[in-house]
Amino acid sequence: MRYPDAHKTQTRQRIVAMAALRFRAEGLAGVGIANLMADLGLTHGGFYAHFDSKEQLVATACSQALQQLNQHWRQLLEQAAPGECMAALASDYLSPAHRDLPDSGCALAALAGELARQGVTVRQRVAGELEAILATLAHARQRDGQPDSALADLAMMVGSLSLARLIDDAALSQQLLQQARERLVASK
Amino acid sequence: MRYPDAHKTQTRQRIVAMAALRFRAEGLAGVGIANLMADLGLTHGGFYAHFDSKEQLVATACSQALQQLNQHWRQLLEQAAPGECMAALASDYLSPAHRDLPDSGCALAALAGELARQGVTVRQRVAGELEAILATLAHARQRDGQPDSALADLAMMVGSLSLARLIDDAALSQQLLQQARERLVASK
DNA sequence: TGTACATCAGTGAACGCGCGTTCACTGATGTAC
DNA sequence: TGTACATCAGTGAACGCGCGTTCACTGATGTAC
Repeated sequence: MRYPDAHKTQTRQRIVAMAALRFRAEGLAGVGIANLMADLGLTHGGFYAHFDSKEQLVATACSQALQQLNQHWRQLLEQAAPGECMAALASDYLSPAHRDLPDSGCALAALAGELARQGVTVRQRVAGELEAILATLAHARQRDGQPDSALADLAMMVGSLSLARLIDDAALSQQLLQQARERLVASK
Repeated sequence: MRYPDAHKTQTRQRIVAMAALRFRAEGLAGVGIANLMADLGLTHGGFYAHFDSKEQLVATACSQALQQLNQHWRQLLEQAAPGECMAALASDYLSPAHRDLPDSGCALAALAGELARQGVTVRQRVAGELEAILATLAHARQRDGQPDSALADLAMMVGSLSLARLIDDAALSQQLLQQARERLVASK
């Protein structure tokens, strides 16, 4: 069955979007190609018309997820008053909603450990998006009139969200998010 | 072949120790039972005389790794001068050596994402050790004459080490570790 | 306009492989007599 | 002291299953004549 011209591009994008969701929710090893394609109403054989390997999909899906995080942050910063940029990012990122919905959230918080164990292909694609994200954090501090501390800011955000997801105790998890927000705003 | 009385306990401990190393280096999904037992010169069938399931091993190995981290921190604190406790923990934890040797390092930095996706059995065992670790961090701040900020301190440490391992650029990774150490010592 | 053909996204059987788990068995040693 | 037996940590074949990947094939549509 032949399809309209845009069809293949569309299917590829559907694969990437579904993979980006499921990788974050279930881990890179937790999502199989056949199972993923079945989610889209397709069969596994067709996957290799879109990607050379699962590794290529991991690279594409993760970098797209990180790119979307960056775009989301840029939008938040446009609406935030100077002096309150980091506070705006922190309260969005370190929210219970973000903690409870890993599949649409930050890929670093969900996958940092696994990504560090991936091959160069994946790590290089991630590194590119990481750079952009760090630039956005630097921009936020700048608009707040504070010195650049993008690396430490990102580490604080990612570490807090990861641990908040690991901690079952609701009160303790909540306390962690709040402490982390306060420290991010206090640090400069 | 019958073995001396202490033999089984010893073998069990060898399994746990090897698992703790390899889980941190390769991820929970990256280590198979047969492969793990072969590393110890044993065959896979014998595993189930020691553990009911892989999940039980994950719980035991991860909680032991975290317990050892806590003990290591307690020792560091005994030798650290009051006022320099957090600095001592930070410069040990956020060192290039710790970054480059995940298998003997902090299980949270290596596995937080995967652990958050485990069943209750694993998460409860981890939670117990987490509590002890947080108490140690609180103790450190107390000895430094500063308010308790264990949750944010741990999040900063774990997030920084995870990202430092993900970042290939040696200079940037180094810079992250340094920024994080500074922020940990500056925050109170 | 009508017909023959080329295209190619998607199909589904098949590949070898490693996974977690089970279980009947082995055989060196400790113990009972 | 010597012999018969019980113990049980570890063995290795077997189970069903899902993995990533390959490939000959299908068949609806676009294109050429």
